[in-house]
Amino acid sequence: MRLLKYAILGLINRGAMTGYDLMKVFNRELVNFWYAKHSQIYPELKKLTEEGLITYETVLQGEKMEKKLYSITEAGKKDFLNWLKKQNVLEPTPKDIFRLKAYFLESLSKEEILEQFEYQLKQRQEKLKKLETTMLDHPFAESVANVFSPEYGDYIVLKGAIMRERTHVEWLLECIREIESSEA
Amino acid sequence: MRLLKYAILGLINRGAMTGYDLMKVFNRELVNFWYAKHSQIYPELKKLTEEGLITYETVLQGEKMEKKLYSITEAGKKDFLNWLKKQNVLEPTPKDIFRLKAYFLESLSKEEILEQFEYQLKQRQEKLKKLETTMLDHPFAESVANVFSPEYGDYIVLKGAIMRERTHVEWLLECIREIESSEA
DNA sequence: GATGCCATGTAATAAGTTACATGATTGA
DNA sequence: TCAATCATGTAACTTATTACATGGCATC
Repeated sequence: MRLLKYAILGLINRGAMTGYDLMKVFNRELVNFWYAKHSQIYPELKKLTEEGLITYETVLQGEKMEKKLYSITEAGKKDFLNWLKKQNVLEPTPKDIFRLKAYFLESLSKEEILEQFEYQLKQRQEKLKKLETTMLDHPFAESVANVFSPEYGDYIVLKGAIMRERTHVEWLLECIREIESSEA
Repeated sequence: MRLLKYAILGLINRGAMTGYDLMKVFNRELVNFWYAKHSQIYPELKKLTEEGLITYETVLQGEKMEKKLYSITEAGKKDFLNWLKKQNVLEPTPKDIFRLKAYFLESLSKEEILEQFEYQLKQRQEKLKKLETTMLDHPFAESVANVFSPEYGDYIVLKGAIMRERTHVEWLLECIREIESSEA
């Protein structure tokens, strides 16, 4: 499926970037639905260059340090848009370690089960708080109206992440309530 | 992390199974949080046997067909329970192709965006319906009370899957409403 | 001069998918 | 007898992670 390819093409399509820039965007802005380590990004950039979908110019940062600033080519743009328009069937539901553990919870004692759920809840609540802070920090309020700006994409995926996380917290709270009120 | 290892150990811990049985359970019951192809399961079973965490006895099915019925060993049980009790830090949010596309939606026309969202919505609604049917078909109502039965694990992960899917549908509907009411 | 970030790469390994390969059993 | 399902495996490949490896820049 070459999904990293399209994630990279999509980002470079928004504007020229270096591999390091891509890494930062993946692991800061896109982290709620995509990410990649630099060790995966650099080889992919090399491959995309060989395929003629992107090009780079070498730019000097300071005295000596060279960086490669990548831009998308016409071929790359075409390939990306083609992928973007294509309708995909649903991916399989992603794997989830905590749900896997929850499935096996009959092997644990009431205390152990609650420890697992409380710890998960704490982490999920922290994550939700961060997402909500991000939403408040962004100047989305004005741009929400304009669906056809890049900010609208940023906005809806963030909104989706918050809704998802809230539901996750709600689920954990319901489970905890049920487990706590059960007889050991 | 050897997660497939623990998924397999957990299932065999519930009762003796063949590789084929595991495949069916993964891709029917557990599919909302774990899955594996037979080409991954069989080598893992071999490895776990070599590690002494499971054993098998060969059973005849019909006249000639042999199948391997795997059971967990004491070492396997210990290893599994150890993993189950361990507290994990949150995994990174799973990758999501549709959200990736949604992030880039500014490159599409209003019609193309709506096509993507409507198709996604249709599929998500179908999935939700299936999950809700599964919930109704299960005789959970009586066993919910007993938190320490295997059925309780089945129940909460299914409940979680339904909540997650409902939120997903809700998000898609909100996005569609917003996009539709925008000026092209 | 030390720390943190910028910047780019490769190698080894692990995890997962697709395709290849074979054959038995069950029920219509 | 045909189709679906049961049953088990391997090979090639793709995707992703961890570790190895190097060096510049900016600021305190």
